[in-house]
Amino acid sequence: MDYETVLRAAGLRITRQRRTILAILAEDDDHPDALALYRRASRIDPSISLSTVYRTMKVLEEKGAIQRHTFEGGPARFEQAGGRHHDHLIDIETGEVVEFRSDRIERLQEMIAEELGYEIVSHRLELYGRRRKAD
Amino acid sequence: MDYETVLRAAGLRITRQRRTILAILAEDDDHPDALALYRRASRIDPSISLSTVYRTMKVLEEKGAIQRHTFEGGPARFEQAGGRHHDHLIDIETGEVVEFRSDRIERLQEMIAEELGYEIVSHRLELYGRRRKAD
DNA sequence: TTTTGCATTGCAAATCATTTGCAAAGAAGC
DNA sequence: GCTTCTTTGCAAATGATTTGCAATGCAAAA
Ligand SMILES: [Mn+2]
Ligand SMILES: [Mn+2]
Ligand SMILES: [Zn+2]
Ligand SMILES: [Zn+2]
Repeated sequence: MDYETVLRAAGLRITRQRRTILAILAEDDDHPDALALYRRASRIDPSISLSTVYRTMKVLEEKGAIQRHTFEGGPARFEQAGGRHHDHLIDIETGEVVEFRSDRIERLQEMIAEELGYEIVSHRLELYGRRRKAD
Repeated sequence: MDYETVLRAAGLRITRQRRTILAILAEDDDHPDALALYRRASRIDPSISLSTVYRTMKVLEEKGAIQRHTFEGGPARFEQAGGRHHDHLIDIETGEVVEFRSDRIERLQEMIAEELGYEIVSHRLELYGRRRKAD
């Protein structure tokens, strides 16, 4: 876990519950919401609270260690940061999240912002779809 | 207002408050949230309630007459549907929303979904940025 | 190690945007 | 105008997330 380094560097303390949550984020490579994270963490440390999950997500987000996504409808979902940038396709039937990236789209976004006189600080591209029948 | 036709066709009743809200949506061409809409409506009809604004937005959304956007941070914002599809650039300083469209991006999205074995049902592309200094 | 100080936790209560139950008021069709 | 079904305003409920607070626990210092 390199997360601990991030925490220490930020002057944050490494607690049992943070270690637990961070381990889960590092191992599982999906996009769990706070409740899912809480349930997984509870299996390891039954004394952990949902508040702590939320607080940890908030602090990690501020430190840039995780990313928060708010897909349509549902609650916020999280994933560890640090990988290279990507966007998401959400399966509207299952809620599953598929990652993808397109340098061409990224470039086009820049061009558009530029033309409009803006400098992009962040962006969000989400595709919502259903699996194509392959019969 | 062609909204009334939409309402009637859906078997909905045309009330004073709906007429008021619809007129505002038709005239103003920005992306107000429920509270802003409520305030504007109140000026015309002081007896209108925030609940009614929310209920009207919900019903109009279901009928496809308006679109709901949930930009990062803030509450849902609305705009009349019917224009051609476009995406949004949000000025993170002012909250102002600039519309844009890119056929090239739209096409790329389709290709990506196709490659991943998905059929796009909807999508969301939002650029968050700040105005470029032009000095 | 122990001590000490400040951060973090669990819990319950608060918040915020949005929805909903309900009784009263209002459309629409007759 | 009468009847029926819808819509409204209000207050209370919701759901996700945050926060106050007293208790607990890190971690740096002694
Ligand atoms: Mn991801
Ligand atoms: Mn728009
Ligand atoms: Zn991207
Ligand atoms: Zn688009």
